[in-house]
Amino acid sequence: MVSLDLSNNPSDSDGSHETKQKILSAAKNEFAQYGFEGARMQRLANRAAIPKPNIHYHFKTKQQLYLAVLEQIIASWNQAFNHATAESDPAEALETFVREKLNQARFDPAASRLFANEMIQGAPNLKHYLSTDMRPWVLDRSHVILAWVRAKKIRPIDPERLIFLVWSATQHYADFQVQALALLNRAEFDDSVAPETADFLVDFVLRGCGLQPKKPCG
Amino acid sequence: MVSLDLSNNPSDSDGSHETKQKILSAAKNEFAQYGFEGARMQRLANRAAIPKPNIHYHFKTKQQLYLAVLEQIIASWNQAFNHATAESDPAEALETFVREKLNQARFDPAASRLFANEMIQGAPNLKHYLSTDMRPWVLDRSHVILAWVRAKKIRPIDPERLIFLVWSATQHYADFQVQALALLNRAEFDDSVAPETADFLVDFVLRGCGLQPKKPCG
DNA sequence: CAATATGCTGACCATATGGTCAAAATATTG
DNA sequence: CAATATTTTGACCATATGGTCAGCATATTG
Repeated sequence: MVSLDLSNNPSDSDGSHETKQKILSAAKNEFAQYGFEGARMQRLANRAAIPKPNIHYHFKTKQQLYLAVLEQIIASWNQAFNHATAESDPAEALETFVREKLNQARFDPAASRLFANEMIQGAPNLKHYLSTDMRPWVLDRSHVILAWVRAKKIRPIDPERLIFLVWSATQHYADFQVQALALLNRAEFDDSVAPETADFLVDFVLRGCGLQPKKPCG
Repeated sequence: MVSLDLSNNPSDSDGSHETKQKILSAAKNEFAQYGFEGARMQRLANRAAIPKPNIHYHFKTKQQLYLAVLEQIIASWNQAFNHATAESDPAEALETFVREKLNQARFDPAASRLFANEMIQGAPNLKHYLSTDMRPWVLDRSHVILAWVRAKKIRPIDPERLIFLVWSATQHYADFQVQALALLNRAEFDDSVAPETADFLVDFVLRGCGLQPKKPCG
């Protein structure tokens, strides 16, 4: 559920904004499942339960709509792991990071899949974003991790690859949900699977960083 | 490079088989980049540098060609990690597994991406394969890992999730190559990036399994 | 309530799409 | 080499596609 009820907002009291959100939501799902080229405007209209021309009233072209969806997704990210500082407790911060990322994958898998599609295609629309926004973010977060390393709070580790590993492991549960569920022999990524996954990943990541050896060595 | 030179094979001495392989190779790339619905037969023909109707001579429909590509990919997998047994050394076996998977992602990223696309779409053509082939394989491999756990060769760990983590982490380097390279600030997934990635992942996975504590505790 | 602006839609268009087919080119065989 | 089978291809087709537009419906405003 992404659409926010802004009907109380005086500058948006009409129903137009509501329609726009319906379109964006349907578009996210359509693009997520089929990619930009595979997405069909008619199918998208059906998802939104509106006539096709109505889409073109709000968004001039397929491409423009796609960009609008991407923008909305990007805006909703960039939050997890942002609060960690050099002074934070690594175990705690990493655990939060993993759990938040996993929640994103769980509660908005379409966003995750859309992003995956864009990456698989070679990021034709997000190359700029990768270097302008995402890389600086990664660098900034890397500095925090490096600070932990220097302070001997965690073992020496490549911070970028650590971030990347968490990213891949969590995002995978959204992108490959069918596979994950088939292989785990579950029907849904529900309230029982998710926490188990989170616990497993948190544990694994902390161990990978040389943390939380609950049992003594040897 | 997937096409094998079978020109010496007496049962396939004509050029037809060669054409078929050209088509399959082009199709793999086209489907990998755009997904089934986004793939275009004309663009695919251009990739293969042959006229479009020639494709339809060898493969009746787009769907049939897609399935043929999937089949070829599936057949080429299912090899890594197959040799490990309960008696194997876990560290060695896991290392081999990680490195082989990463090599697959590196040397045939298109196969990995095509598979990713299929999964993102909900595995419309591979649901059967997931439960018939892949899940038994996972179960079998899980038994090996469980044997290691029982023998106290590795710490207690959910074997299926372990397999899944390696899978996601390695496959990610193929599917999100642009992102990975942009974030690692590299131009190519070349001979220097790959080994570093492999070393990192091997180290991380072994630690996650409670192995290879090269430094003593505390 | 008239006048105007905004939002919506059925009918339509140019083009692109997957796919066909008859004929041509090329191998294969007796 | 003639005859046959296989492979290739230019021209073509029915349909689906993204997108347009004139007109209709529904607010909003003076």
